[in-house]
Formats: sequence, C-alpha cells, structure tokens
Amino acid sequence: MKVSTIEDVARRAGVSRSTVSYALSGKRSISRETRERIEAAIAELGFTPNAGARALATSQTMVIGLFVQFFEDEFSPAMLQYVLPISDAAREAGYDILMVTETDGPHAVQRILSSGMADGVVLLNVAYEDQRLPVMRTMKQPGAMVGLPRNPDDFDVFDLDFAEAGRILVDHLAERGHREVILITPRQHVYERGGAYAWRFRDAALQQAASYGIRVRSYYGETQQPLVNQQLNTILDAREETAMIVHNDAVIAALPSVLYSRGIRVPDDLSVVGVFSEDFGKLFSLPYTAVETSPNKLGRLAVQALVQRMVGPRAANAPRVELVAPSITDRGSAR
Amino acid sequence: MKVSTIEDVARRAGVSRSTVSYALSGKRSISRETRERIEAAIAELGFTPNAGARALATSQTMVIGLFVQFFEDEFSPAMLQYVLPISDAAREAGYDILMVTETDGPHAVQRILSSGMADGVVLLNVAYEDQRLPVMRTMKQPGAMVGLPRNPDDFDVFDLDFAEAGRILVDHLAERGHREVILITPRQHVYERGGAYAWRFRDAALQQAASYGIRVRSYYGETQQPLVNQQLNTILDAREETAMIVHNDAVIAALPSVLYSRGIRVPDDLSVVGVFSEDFGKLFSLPYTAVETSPNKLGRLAVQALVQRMVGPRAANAPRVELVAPSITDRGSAR
DNA sequence: ATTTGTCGTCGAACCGGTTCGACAGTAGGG
DNA sequence: CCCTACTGTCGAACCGGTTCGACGACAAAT
Repeated sequence: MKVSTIEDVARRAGVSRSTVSYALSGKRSISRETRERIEAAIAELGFTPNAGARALATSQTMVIGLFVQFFEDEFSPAMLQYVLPISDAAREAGYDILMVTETDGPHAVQRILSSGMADGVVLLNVAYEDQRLPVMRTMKQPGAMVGLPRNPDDFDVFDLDFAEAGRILVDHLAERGHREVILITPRQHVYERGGAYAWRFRDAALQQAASYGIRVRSYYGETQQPLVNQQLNTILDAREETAMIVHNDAVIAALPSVLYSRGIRVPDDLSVVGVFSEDFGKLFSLPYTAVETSPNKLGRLAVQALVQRMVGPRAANAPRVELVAPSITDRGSAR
Repeated sequence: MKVSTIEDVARRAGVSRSTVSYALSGKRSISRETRERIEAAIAELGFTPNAGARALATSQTMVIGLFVQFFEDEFSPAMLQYVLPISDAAREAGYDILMVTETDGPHAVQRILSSGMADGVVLLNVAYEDQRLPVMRTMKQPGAMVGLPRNPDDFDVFDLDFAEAGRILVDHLAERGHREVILITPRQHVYERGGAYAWRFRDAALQQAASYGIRVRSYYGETQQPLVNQQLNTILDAREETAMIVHNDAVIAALPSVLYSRGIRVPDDLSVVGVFSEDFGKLFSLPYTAVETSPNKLGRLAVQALVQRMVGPRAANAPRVELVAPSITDRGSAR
C-alpha cells in the first residue's frame, strides 16, 4: 500500500533513477526495450511522481491560485459562473486550482505566493484600488485579473466593457422612444469599496441618456431580502417612468415576482432591461432583454493569458488589458 | 527579488539550517538571543518556508482536496453553499483547498492523491454507488464525504437525514388536515444515477403519508428552464390536491413566479412546503415553510472530521456516519 | 571531584524528484 | 581503418526544507 517512488521503479526496471526520469519526460532518448521495461515497472507499481518533490526540483507546481472575494453585499451565485470555467480551463492546460476565499485577500496572496504553492494567480472581482495588487507586484509569479483596477501594471486584465454596456442599454430604450428611465445600480457600498464596474456602467449610461435628453432617476439597489422587495415596491409606487435599467443581480432576480404581484406587465406596462449572463438568466427564469456578461469567456481568457505567461519566456509579451465588447440578448422585454 | 531560503536565513543569523528550523517549529529549545537573531533575519529577508520542500520533508501538504461534481441536471447554486463553509473551516484548521471539478471524478481523485497533492479529501455530492469510493480505498489519505453512499467503509460521512425530513414535512401537512398532496422530487436521472438523498426522502415521505391515509401524487421535477415552468403549469392545471411538497431546487426557485402568474395564493389556495437552506431561501426570496438542509453545518462537520483523521494517530477513532437531524422552519406557507 | 542531566547547536542524512556532465558503445564519414 | 558524432545510460549534485544523533558547555546531584 506504500506509494512507490521513482527509485522503486528504477530498481525494478534495472536502470538508474535518471533514466526513469528521462523516460517519463522524453527529454533524452531512451532505447525501445528500456522504455518498455520502465513502463511495465511503472504500471505494476502504480507509480505517480510526487508533486512536492517535482515542484521542489523544477520550481513549478502546476497549480494556479484562484482568489475569490465574497462580499456580504454582493450576490454570491454570480461568482460560481466564473469559478467553474476557470477551473475547467486550468485543467485543460494541465493545472490544478487552489481556491482561496480568505477575507483578508492581500494576506492570502502573500501567503500562497511566497510559500510557492502556486505558479500564478487569477484574481476575481478586482476592485479599482485592489489591495491585492501591491502584494502581487512584490511577487515573482504572474497574475491575471477579472475586473479592471486603476493601474493594471504588469498584469493581464479582462473585464466586460461596462461603459459600452450602459450605452447599449440606453440606446435600446432610446430607440423605442422612452424619455424617462429608472436605473437601479449596485449597492452604494460597492461604489465606495471601488467596484469599478459599477460606476463605469452608470457614468456611461447617464451620459448617453443625457445626450438623448432622457431623464434618469437612479437608485442604489439593495442585495438582501426582504429589503430588495421593499425597495422595489417603494420605487414602483413612485414611478412615473416607462422603462427600467437594472444593473444589480439581486434586484433583477427578485423583479419578476414583484412585478407579478403588482400586476405590472412587461413590456406592456414597463420596459425592463438588465445586465446578466445567459446562465444567470436561466437560473432565475428572467425574461428580460439584457447585456450578456460572459463570465465563462472572461474566466477562460484570464486562465489562457496566465498560462501563456507562466510557461512562456520572461516578459513574453506586453500585458493585455481587454474589455470584452458586450452583446445584447433581446428577449423582447422593452418596447 | 529572489525568494530567500532557510539557508539564507541561517547564514545571515550566523547559525545552521537546523537551528533555524527548530526556531521555527519550536521542537527544540533555542536560546533567547539566537532566536531573536533568527527572527530578525527572517523579517529582513522576508523568508517564508517553501511549501514543496516542506511537503517533501514532512509528507504533509496542508492541503485538502475538495472534489465537486457538477451534474447538468442539478441546480448549481446549491453547491456553493457547501464549498464556502468548507473552505473557511479548512483555513481555520490551517489547510488550503485544492478544488477539483473534473467530470471524471474517480480519475481526478486518483491523480491528486497518488501524486500526494493533498493530505485528505472532502467528496461532495456523494452518490449511492459513488465511483470515487473504490479509488479512495486504495489511497492512504483519509476522506470525508457529504452525501450517504451504500458502503461508507472507512470514511466519515455526513448528510441530512432526508428520511426524517420527508416525515417531518408530511407530518406538517397531515396535522393541518391535508389529504391529497403533490410531491415534486428531483429529476428521474438523479434516482438512476444513485443520488441516495432523493429516494431516502421520497420513500419515507410516501410511507409516512400512507400511514396517515394521505394520497400522494408524485412527479419527477425538471431542472432547466423553460421546462420547469412548463411542467409546473401542467401539474397545476391538473391539480386536485391542496398541498405540495417540493424537493427540487430548480422547481421551488421557479415556483413563486408561476404561482403568481396563475393567481394561486399561498397558503390560501395551496399549501407549499420544501427542502432548502435558509440562504437558498433568501437568495430566491422563497416564502415557504421548509426543512433546513444546513449545508454549512455539513461542510464544517466534514472538514472537522477529516482534520482529526489527518492529524490524529492512525485509526484514531471509528468512522463516523452522521445523519444530521433536520429542523423545520415555519414560514407559514401551509395551513 | 566525578557523574549525570539538560540546554543549545551543528552536521549529515533524507524526502523524491530533475538535470548536467561523463562515458561506453556503435554508427557514419573521410 | 581511424576519428568524430550520436545514442543510451549512469552517477552525482541540487532543489529547500525536517529530523536524528552527536557533542560541548554548564549546572545540579552524589
């Protein structure tokens, strides 16, 4: 039952350790018969190279650190949409995922990277002034982020083009003649904390609306029930607007039942557009036209960029900052 | 920028490597002044022990493998409720989480454990005849599972007592005089695949209902929109029953909007009870009385048991199989 | 004064791989 | 037929920690 080492394999095949190693890696040529004997020995002993030893010898762990930040004021199921594609993409490239959810992000990054537990990291939910970035800069491992920080520096950054998303949705409503619009944004705390996507979206939307002469009333949306429903009802009580832009996962998830219960029909009584991924929409059965946030695409991009930087020669290429162009999925909820 | 090793620290403090190691671990006494010199050196050099080297020397990685299986026919957000508490509990015990989502579970377990990347594993979503178990048995690392397999063997197993949950909900309806009840279960495929929780719940519920003389009409619920809504409408079209037990995340998440749209009020027109965690209920704003599934409790229990087995002496104590007693949260959706 | 014990430290071996340089044997080129 | 080149293999060093046994210094016990 004791796990066998490369030494056991070597002995059994009657060769030296180095020969086994070369047979495994193919970095030197090995005669046909020797290789077969080694392979047989490996099969019989059920040998698998020890990851720690290999990491020590090669200074490569084949592990990617995935740093997730869960904020109480954010809607958790959205995160999973990033995590899964990242895990899949990593595995396809031969990497495993060390998932770190510590609340003290900077400290966690420091701990994992300085002990050499990962060859590189993906940072999720990156804030404008993300405290994990200064730590990353002192480490030698490369990093890729999802979410746009103020200074991307050496890192590959991927995010949705939220400004464009805001414009697209305003256009969509403007084309249909709406003049008064409600905008529900993420919670106020998200702005204060520096969730840049929040104000990138809002600023662009407001500016675009202004250019059309559209009046926008904007609210910071809640994220916890029963507050979400209460707030929605208050907003709808006072409503004069004909359309609603929702950039808040919790609010849009709760919207169908609130609208039903008030007898407000979409799009007849109210036009609604949002910002969410296709999967998210399915999950909550959302019948609303929305800008697709493509979490799987962003996650995969991040991993691919990171992998390139980990295997590639030093400073292989300039850091990428890619704002993915949003696409709109028309589900007919505005007219 | 090059990371420093214990050798660097030793040289700088004017001692030997072993002395530094002992100063770090405290396994032998070190004089006050030497320790201070070593600590100073460590601070100045920013030294952190290399995880790979330490793992090699101690055969301890301080990593827990977390094996998650995502089935297309299951509702994904539920999984996150387990993952987060597990990650937190692991960190509190000094472990990091290697999260593995490969579809080929048995192979993944084999790969991670035989290469010694983790000291132990937590298996999520364990099936009755889970193919990962035979692999686990050939490995030396301990494992804890969430979900009850046919033969728990050497492993610690934690799950909700779904049979009891079924009985509790039937009792709840029986007490209120219901004689005809709809039961919506997980998808048929879940039964075939061996998701034991599904039939443990259903069998107990049916038996309990029979003992009361309650008639139950049972349906395999869908998990993907728009099928979920379609099916619900079909079921409600034909309904003669006065109450509904829902043991299906996707269905219960979709239920409020379907009921609203049909003008069915709860509990006036229909009593509804379900099986879901408090967090899940908040997420989807579910106003239904339900049995609490306590994913956080189960996750933490699994980690704690695993940690005990990893640090403890060989075969420290008999394997635990713990079916957590369900508690009901009355939200007044049945009368 | 000698023995016994404790404290603090060091050197060396070990964990399990990878990789470099050396070398014997064989093949190809002149 | 000799020299060179290449193929296949081995031994040793190394990666960066931990741990065991040894040992000198000094204190306490006899």
